[in-house]
Amino acid sequence: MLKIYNTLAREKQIFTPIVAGKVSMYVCGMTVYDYCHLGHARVMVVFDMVSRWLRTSGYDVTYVRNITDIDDKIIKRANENGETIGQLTQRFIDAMDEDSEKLGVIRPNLEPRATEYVDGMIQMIAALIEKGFAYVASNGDVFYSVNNFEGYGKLSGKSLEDLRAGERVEVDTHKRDPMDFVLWKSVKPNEPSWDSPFGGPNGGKGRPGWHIECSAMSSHHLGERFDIHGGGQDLQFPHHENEIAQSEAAHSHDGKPCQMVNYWMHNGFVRVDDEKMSKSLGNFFTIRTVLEKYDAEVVRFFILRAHYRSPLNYSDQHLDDAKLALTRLYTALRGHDVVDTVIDWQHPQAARFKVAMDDDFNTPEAMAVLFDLANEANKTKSSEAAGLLKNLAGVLGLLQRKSDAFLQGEVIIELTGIQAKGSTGQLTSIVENLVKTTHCAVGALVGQDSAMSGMAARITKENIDELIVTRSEAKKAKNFVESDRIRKELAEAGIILEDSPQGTTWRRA
RNA sequence: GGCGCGAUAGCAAAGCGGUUAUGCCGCGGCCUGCAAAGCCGUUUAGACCAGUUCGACUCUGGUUCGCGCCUCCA
Repeated sequence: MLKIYNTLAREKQIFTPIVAGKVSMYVCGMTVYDYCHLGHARVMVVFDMVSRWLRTSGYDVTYVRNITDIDDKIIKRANENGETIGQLTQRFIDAMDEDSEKLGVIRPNLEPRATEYVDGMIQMIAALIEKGFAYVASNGDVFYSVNNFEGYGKLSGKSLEDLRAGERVEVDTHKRDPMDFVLWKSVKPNEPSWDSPFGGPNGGKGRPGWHIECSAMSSHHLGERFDIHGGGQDLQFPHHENEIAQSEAAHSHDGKPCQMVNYWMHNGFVRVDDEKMSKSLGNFFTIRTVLEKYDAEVVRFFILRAHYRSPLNYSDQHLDDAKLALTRLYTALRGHDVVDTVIDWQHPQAARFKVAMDDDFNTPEAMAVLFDLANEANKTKSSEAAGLLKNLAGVLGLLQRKSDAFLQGEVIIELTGIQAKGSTGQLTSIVENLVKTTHCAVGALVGQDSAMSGMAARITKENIDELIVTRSEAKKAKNFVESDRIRKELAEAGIILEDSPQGTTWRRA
């Protein structure tokens, strides 16, 4: 029986869907004006894991993750770049898709873009005005009147009184109450706008506020009421609080609000040096930067190794650690010809895995099961254990590559400490020397001008295989000096050899 | 200032009122020509102070420290 920590109730609750067998889930996605950072990666991976587990549990899941493609920052950035808003947002949507695919994230069923739902937003705002929850200010902005919504603050646990006491922004004089928030922004020069019936000095022309976007898109696709709404912890207030106020008021029937969401889920932050990773602090790492150095599956593993509600500290050391741990799992799979089969949930380890996942998606505990299975597979050479390991890991979107694809990977070694300056000819001789001493085939040069500070060489698998053969012959001849020399050279190039009765295998360090 | 979350071994990270978490690192052993991988064993825990209890890392209260939200933010 699945239990979910519901932010609304501040406790774990048994999950009961509105419609038996079906789950409707909405997650606040990205505002696309820049590359996604690791914080975004966490949202994508966490809710991907949630949707996978719901599906594994037999639910028919409709997963919606929106894209905010109109907002202050987008307009500003497009102007700075001298490109259209459409060009900018498409560019970063493409980048986001690339990143998420690498992280093994299955595309949500629907990825609505805000600009395609403006009509729905206008309708919703109109309904709010009509029902007395919103008003048109003298400047043409439309505001939500928080005083008129009784449950305001129920998600974030804040009272209007406390919020006003902590008010830190200068009060917009057009608002009736400092806590009122904008639903419709009256048009400004050089900004995109849509027609609306709200009137005011600009004849109603304007664009939607951020909060109304999610209310409109979620109800459009999932209805007035749906099962799960997710997002980062920082969206709890004001974004999700405002979504509730908007949706429940707009969908009220006979003056009674209609509960929008049954289960609110919030993932913890990614931190750097124990501080929240964010654009404003400037301490963020983009996904693509991290993927230059680390395998995407290592990043996914790193994210899922922590519980989704806990803070997750990012550092190279932690990524290195995750890489070693994942290497152990893939090593256990090596040599087993594993096929995808239906998981036998009666198996003790599978049952343990299920209990963990059903307990508010306890992926760290589920991972512990994977390591126990790895130990069993190593110990008993049992392909059954290896198969269960691979299939259970597959539920988390892990361990689906051939083990050698992970263990050997793309072999690029970086030769550091080389300060080379000179003509192309001189550089070529340096490279040739490197090839001679390291037995590497040079495939790429970093910094191909005459002043190089570094160089990357690529060892091909054929090179390694040849060296392994040479070494085996040396070993057979008991020439251990030669065989150890070869092994040492490869080790310096980042290739680790492993002898076994079946022969010698290799993997990257 | 208001509201909330957290503090577990060298690092990371879970469960659990009494019985091995797990991974990395360390140490000893097996295996190996030697390694690596693997296997076996093993050292390091529960911020602090009280209370409840036969028994607390686990429950309650307090203290200290850290973090987040209260403004855009995943």
